[in-house]
Amino acid sequence: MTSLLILWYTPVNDYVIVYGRRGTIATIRDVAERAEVSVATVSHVINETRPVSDELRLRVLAAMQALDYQPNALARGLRRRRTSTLGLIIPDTNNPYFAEVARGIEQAAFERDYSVILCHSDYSPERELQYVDVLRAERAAGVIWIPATECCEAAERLVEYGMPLVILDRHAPDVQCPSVVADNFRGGYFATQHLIQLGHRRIGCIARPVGLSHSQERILGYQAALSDYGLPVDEILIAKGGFRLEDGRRVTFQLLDLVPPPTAIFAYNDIMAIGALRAAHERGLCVPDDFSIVGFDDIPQAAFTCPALTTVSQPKLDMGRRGAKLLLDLIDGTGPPVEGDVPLEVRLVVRESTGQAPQQ
Amino acid sequence: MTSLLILWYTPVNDYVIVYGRRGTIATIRDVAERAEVSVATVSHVINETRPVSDELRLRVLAAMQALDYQPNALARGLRRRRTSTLGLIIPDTNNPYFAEVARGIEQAAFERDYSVILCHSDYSPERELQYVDVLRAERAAGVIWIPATECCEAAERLVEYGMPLVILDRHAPDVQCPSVVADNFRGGYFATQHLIQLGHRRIGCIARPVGLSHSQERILGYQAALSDYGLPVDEILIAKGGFRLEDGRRVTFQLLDLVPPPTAIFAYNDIMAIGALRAAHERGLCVPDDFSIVGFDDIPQAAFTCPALTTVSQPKLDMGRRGAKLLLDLIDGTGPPVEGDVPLEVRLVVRESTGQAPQQ
DNA sequence: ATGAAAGCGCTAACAG
DNA sequence: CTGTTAGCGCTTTCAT
Repeated sequence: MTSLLILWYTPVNDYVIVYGRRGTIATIRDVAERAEVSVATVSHVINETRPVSDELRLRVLAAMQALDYQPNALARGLRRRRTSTLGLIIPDTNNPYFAEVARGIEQAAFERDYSVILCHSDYSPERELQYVDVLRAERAAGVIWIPATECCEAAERLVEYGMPLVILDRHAPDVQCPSVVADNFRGGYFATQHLIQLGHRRIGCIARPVGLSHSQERILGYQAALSDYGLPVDEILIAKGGFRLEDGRRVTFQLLDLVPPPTAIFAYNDIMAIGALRAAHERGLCVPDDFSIVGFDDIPQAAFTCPALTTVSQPKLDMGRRGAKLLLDLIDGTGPPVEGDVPLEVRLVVRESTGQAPQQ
Repeated sequence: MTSLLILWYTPVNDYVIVYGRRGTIATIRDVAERAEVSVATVSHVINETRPVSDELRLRVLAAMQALDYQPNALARGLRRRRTSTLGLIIPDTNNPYFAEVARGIEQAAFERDYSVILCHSDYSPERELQYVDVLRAERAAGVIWIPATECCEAAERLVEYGMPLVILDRHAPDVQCPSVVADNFRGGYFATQHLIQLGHRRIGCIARPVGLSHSQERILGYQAALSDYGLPVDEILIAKGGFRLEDGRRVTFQLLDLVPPPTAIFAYNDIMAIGALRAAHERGLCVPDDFSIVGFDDIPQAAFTCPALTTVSQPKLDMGRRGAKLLLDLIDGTGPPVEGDVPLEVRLVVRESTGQAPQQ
């Protein structure tokens, strides 16, 4: 039952809107005149691009202050033929996973005085292409792309145009550019290893219906762990999940109906894990005592739903930061780090059962 | 227990990075030469700003196509003295509430060919001010600001600079600009009314520790509903919550310890509601049969945690869209709508108990 | 209906 | 150490 209720508010008519009246900012010439120097000097003071005597510098600084001067980034970009703008093409910041990545990107960009243009691809390749044009028009210095589908056309175009590009979160082997991803293979491996070490011998797995590199690698890790510990890799234990909680629940029932049923499940992401959790509860299984579940991604929903749920945590914020830094290095010509690359760690988060979880 | 595990990946050294080599885009002059027309004609074809004969238009269009021409937004902005860029100052897209608002903003902006610069204030007034300067430098056409604290300095500066500004989600009565917010008062009112109609007579309330307008209004709505239905407004039933789940849980215990205890709770947001839910469960209360809880915001965590949790839902996406549209109207001089404003609805979402919730 | 040309505000030679 | 000046790519008068 959903009853429609309430309403809105905008007290806009109470004001005299003065927008645009005063919108003019002092130019470099204004500053130069006030400081009684040439515009070149002002420019060089701002950019520290050639020595300026203390006297003049002080005059310039004072004038800038007095006029509340703010350099015009457009003029600067036009002249310099490069901007301090990054494009971020992301499926949807509404997804908490991407939201955290985006945050990391914006953080790192801000630290290096870059601003980021937010482009929601909305999981649409077409939209991605539209945004490629936008970013080209804005002369973005580089682009960070989080693929939404298997389609890499946007990235290919970017590379074709010679725009610095870094791919995040997923592989796109066909695109000639660096990518930053966590080691999903080992994530899957260690998740499974964890279950094995808990004593489980028959471990089910919820895979993604269509394979994007990162989720497939998780499954490969799962299989590798089984092999390494001498357990059979039984295809029947690998269920094709979906994208919604309900899919996870559904396929978990399928797995539990097997004879013999698995005693544990590794899910390719946390949504599936939560679905599995529900299914297990409905079957009267006590998690994690009777039945163990390990998820992947460590999204807040998982922690909320089951504080004791074990999951593989990706350093999403850090991934974003790394991606942005790598991109900025590429732009600056500092080039990608050839070695000494610090690991992008993936953690297995085994939360203690507090006994306070609502599902107890 | 948390064991550190895995690692990173960047196949960057496999490629010859060609970035920046080819980065040149055709200019309007290139197009003009190829089409054998003047640059003025090209410009007018692009902007449809004066009639151009079909013949020339076709030639221009063909040349643009052939050269893969993309107008330089910087040059255009410089010349036109205005950009198609919006600034979005937001506390943190990592918060699912803000993420959805951001998404709405970006959507509406995209539809009107504006791009948005993402600025995380990180709940810091100082950071907000830094971003004001960035946006001024970028000559953003306007700014949408979601306040992070009670501090309105950033907004005041923006208004002072004459930059079009719209405030979202909260009131800032001192700032002379329009704002778009849901009617939090009535949200609180109807939430409480709902509980009263369920038969509750002693209804507790979890309020925000420091008052931002929106949460305070929710509480006022709660009090008004009690009054209207002839119930006493007892200050002792209003507990000061916090920002974390645990705070909600803690103060719920306080409320439950009252004699007599309330039989229901209205929480100023969903996080507090979830905390209350946990506390209730720990006390052995069956929600919603023994004890009813209504939250506010309708964040995904709430739905995950308790599919049957009742909450007041704000149209976050729509709020973002409205805010962006309002801002764009202001920028275009279309002005704010004087009347006929369509309500920004807030819904009371009463979810059916499915019997499948993990906490059952 | 079309073109020539003057800047927008800034940076970076170049000249002193 | 400082100033003059020629553009960056585009829009927009002002002529034709």
